[in-house]
Amino acid sequence: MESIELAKNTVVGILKAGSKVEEHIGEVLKTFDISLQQFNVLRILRGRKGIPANLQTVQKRMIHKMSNTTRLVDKLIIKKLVVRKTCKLNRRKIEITITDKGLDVLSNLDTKIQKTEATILKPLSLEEQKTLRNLINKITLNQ
Amino acid sequence: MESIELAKNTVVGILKAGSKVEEHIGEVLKTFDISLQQFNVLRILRGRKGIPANLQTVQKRMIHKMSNTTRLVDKLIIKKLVVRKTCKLNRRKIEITITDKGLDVLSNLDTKIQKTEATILKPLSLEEQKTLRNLINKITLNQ
DNA sequence: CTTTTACATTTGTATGAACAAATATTGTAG
DNA sequence: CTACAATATTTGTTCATACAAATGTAAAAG
Repeated sequence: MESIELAKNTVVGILKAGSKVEEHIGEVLKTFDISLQQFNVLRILRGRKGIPANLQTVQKRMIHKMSNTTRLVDKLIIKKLVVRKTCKLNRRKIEITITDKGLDVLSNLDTKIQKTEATILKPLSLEEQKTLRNLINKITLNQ
Repeated sequence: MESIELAKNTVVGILKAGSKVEEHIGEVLKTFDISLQQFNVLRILRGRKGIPANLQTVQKRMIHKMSNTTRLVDKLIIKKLVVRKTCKLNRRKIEITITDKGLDVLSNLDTKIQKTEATILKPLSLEEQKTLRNLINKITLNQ
């Protein structure tokens, strides 16, 4: 009986926390005119250190598994933050790479995002942050 | 240096967890043709035990602070899950109340949502759930 | 070598969200 | 009592998201 309430509160808490994080980070990104999802794609591409990624790869690693990675990438292309080429070996696939301009935008954002993250987590000690990260990983990483 | 990585991982973890919860619960709600936000409004209204709520009240308590509570409520009215009246004392305000049909839908959903919540939190012991809830509350409740 | 199946991405369409401006009502100052 | 500001909700518009179907390409079966 108690545990049902606990589960409910925990799950609602997760939703609220996610929403709060989206708000705070979104606010920073808005000044650069990119959305949270676009930001994530850019970070995924930067993580590949020059190796192009195809759409599937990006889609799998995205936080929000949404269907229209095509149109999301379209927006980034318009802003010249990424480039898209069709793969020579398999013309079904496309290869997406972050541009120098994209890397610039990310490095400009880095410290700002770090500050935002610090603000969000300010109420927690480092030990508590570790605990929180570990518990969250338990519920997200499996399956 | 380490702590920056920790903060980043924690914040990304929160986003992923939120996204996972939305997916799982959304899947259940889809069979009843209501969205997560609509579900939340219904639960807020049920919590008021018959006392009507005006739009502002609902908006403040919503998880995702989005601007169009009007149109969200419109959808619920079409489905006959809530009713809307203008407040007699202050005709700027409107009074929203959950209907019997709305309460029915919620009670049908209750056990299903509980199961989903249990599934999401299965990797955690009760103690861990309490810890998680407390840590999350620390970062959401303040400010 | 043609047909079928699987794969990777794109497009169409309907719905939802975000933001600003508009409407309607109430309260307040002179 | 009239003008102006404050409050509460609604509407318009633009953009983003979700889902399904369509397109284009490659691999496998016969």
